Amino acid sequence: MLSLSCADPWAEGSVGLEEEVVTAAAQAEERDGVSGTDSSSCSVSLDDSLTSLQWLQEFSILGTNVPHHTHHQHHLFGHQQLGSDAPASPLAGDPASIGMPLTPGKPTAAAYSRMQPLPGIVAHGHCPDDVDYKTNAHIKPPYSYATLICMAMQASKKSKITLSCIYKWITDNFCYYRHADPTWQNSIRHNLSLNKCFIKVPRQKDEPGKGGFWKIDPQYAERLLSGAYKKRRMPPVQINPALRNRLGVNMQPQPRGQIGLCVNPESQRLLREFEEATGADQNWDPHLAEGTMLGSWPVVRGRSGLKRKQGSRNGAAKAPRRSSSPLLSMDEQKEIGPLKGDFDWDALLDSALSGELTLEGGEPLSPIMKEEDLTVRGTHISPVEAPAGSAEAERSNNMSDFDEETFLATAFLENPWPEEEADHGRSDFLCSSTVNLDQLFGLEDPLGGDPSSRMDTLL
DNA sequence: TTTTGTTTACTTTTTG
DNA sequence: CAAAAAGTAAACAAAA
Repeated sequence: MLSLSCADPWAEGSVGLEEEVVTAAAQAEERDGVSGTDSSSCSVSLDDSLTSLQWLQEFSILGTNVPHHTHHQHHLFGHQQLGSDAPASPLAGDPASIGMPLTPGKPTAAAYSRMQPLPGIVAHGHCPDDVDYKTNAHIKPPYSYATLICMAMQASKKSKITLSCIYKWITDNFCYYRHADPTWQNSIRHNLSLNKCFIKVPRQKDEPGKGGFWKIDPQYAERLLSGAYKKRRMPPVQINPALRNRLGVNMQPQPRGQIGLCVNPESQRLLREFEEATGADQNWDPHLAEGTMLGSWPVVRGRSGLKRKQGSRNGAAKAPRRSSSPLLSMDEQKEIGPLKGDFDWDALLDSALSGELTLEGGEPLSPIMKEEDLTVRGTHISPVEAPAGSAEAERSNNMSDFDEETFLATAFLENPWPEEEADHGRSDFLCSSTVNLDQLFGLEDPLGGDPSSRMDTLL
């Protein structure tokens, strides 16, 4: 488990929230025009299913049972480098684009450590926890759709966000979804509609564009703050089925349990270990791999007769759908414009750990560390950094459950889509709400209390 | 036609 | 084990 001894990332996040206005993703935003204010604060019942904000609380609470990828969060974070003008192509460094080997099955947190060395599985081969979801197209981010939506909303720093912006944010920040079957978008829409935490803000009549805006229902924000919601599970780690397929360039259909990976012996050994540890092969359907070859995305989704009902848990059950073509073409990506910068997450983490993280006023988060530092950092960020008995140590304790979502949440508050700031007004995300996201995520202590105590409250 | 939004039904996974 | 939460699939409609 990785203990963060950072000096309250939450506080940092709150800063600059108002600084910039992040305009929404180019594409959508443009037509949205961000009309101002909306605020149809409709009220909704607080306890229907799908209304739980536990997912939201995941932002502030770290699931201990989740693969410790705190580290990778930093990468995600870095995605939006402050003050960087150089757009980092989301596809740049996209392993999927260059046919990185994949490992079938569902890696578990426990298995991460072993599979880590497998290229493409764990980004940059740092530590097991070191999964850079921004560039790792193979592993499904452990965030629920609701969480993703919320992240996008937060990142936008606006009170409302369009569906297309949500899509864009997700694809920009999670490589997995760039290559995944687009049906995840359906799930996003479904979530927006069904989850009462999200409120639809109709577009004004004179406002051009398609669709409306979405925002978080302040009621839930409040509830979240009050600690009414408990931490929710994290979804299991999933490997991008589409990318996984690429692994088997020469893959022949093989008996179950045998994976025709074209990887070096060492990797194969690790894979075996992984499988042993996870039973991943049970989920590996060689046939699904056939449709995807390196460099070509399967267009067929095997709908017709092939459509499998989810279910049959045995054997091939839950074989992930193969993905279709990439969500966005290169051109589209370019057009939309990725979140900028190649922010150094590791550096950020380091800074956080050393308590020097400063996000205020768009100031550089922290000194950028050199690449060579990353490896070491990726491997372990030990609690050692937090002196026992010290305030730091205590905070560290509180953060022991701090998961990536938490980090992400805070991260977004700081570096949201900088490229769009110029175009739009100031951030007004949730401004109309009774509780803003700062509060929502404990970035701003409503009670003026100490950040760590805040954490306690949430936890 | 495409995108967006709603709804229903069902499966999967976690929690109590 | 049952309930709840989350994910998946799909039908359908409305708007751009």
